[in-house]
Amino acid sequence: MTAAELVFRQLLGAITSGELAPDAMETEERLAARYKVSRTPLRDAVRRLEQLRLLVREPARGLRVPPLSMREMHDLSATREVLEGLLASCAADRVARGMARIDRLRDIHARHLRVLGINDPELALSVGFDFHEELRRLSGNESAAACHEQVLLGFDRYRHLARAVPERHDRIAAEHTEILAAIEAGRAQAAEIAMRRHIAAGRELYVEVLSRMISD
Amino acid sequence: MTAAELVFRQLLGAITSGELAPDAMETEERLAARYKVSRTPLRDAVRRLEQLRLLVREPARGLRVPPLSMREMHDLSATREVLEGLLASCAADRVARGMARIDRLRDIHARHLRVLGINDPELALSVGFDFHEELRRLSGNESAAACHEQVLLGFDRYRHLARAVPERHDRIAAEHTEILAAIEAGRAQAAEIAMRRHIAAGRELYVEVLSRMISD
DNA sequence: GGACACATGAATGCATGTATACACGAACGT
DNA sequence: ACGTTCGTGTATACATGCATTCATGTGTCC
Repeated sequence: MTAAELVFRQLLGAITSGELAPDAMETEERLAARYKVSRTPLRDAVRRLEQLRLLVREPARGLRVPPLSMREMHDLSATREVLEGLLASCAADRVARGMARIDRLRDIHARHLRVLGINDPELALSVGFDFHEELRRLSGNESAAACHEQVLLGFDRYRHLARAVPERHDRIAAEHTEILAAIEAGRAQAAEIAMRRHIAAGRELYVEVLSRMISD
Repeated sequence: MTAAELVFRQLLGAITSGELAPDAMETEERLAARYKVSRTPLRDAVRRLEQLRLLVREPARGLRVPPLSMREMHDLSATREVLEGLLASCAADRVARGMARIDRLRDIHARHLRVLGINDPELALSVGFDFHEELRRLSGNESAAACHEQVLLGFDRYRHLARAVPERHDRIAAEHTEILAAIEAGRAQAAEIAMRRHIAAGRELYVEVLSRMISD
């Protein structure tokens, strides 16, 4: 692990968790000192975070984390919706052609269903996320996968909103079941539609929770 | 313009044009010498190109441009299709709500139609591209726009294929007319569908031309 | 009193020396 | 002769000093 990669992940965590507060002004130098690396690897990490718009630069002022916004969440979710629809469609195609094995996706989903029984919302959310990440690999579409990864990194800042609606866990799993079935059957279009519905349904909840938290 | 940004664009051009040949091995140091910058800004540019998968690194060996492939072109085009569908849909929405002005898109398209008359294929392609870039701005969806920009940068390597089918220019413009009309009317779904058809139709041609050029 | 120009300090872009890590080949041992 | 290990060279990750750029505040001129 390089120092640049390490500090990237640390910063990502700090931003996602809110530990690095929105609108607090930082400089590369202070961040380098805080994370005990020189400015070179830190700059590298900051550049990547700027690409993801998790940090924005005010020329000659410094860096800041932009505040959460309904608008950004909506845009990220809409982008995620079309990209994951494509991932699901590609995955169904590849499975149908015998170009990819679906075992891991099945395993993850089975674990998801088991976890529902033990009432551990945090774990359920985490396994639910694994489902989407495995689907990204399964799609075999590197271009879509790269975009999807970036969008999800941005979306992570809003993920904690899901904790506000624990009663949704059963529905999430049910929607995953439907997506998995379509992929197993090689029905690309059905998989795409089911996935888009799934993401859109999640967005509705997020909008509701978020609207109670911010003005925007 | 920073040195890093400048060398990024130069490298991008060299890769896109084929001047930097696929599979030729380079090192950061040689590239820095060639472009007359120090290793620091060059590294910065190389990092960005790696993110775009326009350069791949062989550990401790160097950097190389991956060869064109049917698979990559297909993946890029499929990703482009869903993203631009979303951009068109967002743009139609924003125009309908009076949140964005469509004038520039109209102007670009009018110029496109005029250019068809003077038989300059290169210029027609270029103005056709402007249409897609203006649409990106018009969408107001920063997340989708960022993904789209990345995908198009990757797709640039395949763009010269369009020169092989000059007779398509009229059809491109006709499809743009349809997309523009849907956006002007605020019909988001119609705009999305028209755009997806447009991208998919282009892909068919690219597949045909490319299949005659590479084994893959 | 307002606007513009310049001085100043901070932030970061850039250059370069050094440390580290890895591939490859050679040489030795089995 | 083949496999393993160690030497060597190369590629790049990192640290740090210097150059450049820009925001801000002050003073002067109109």
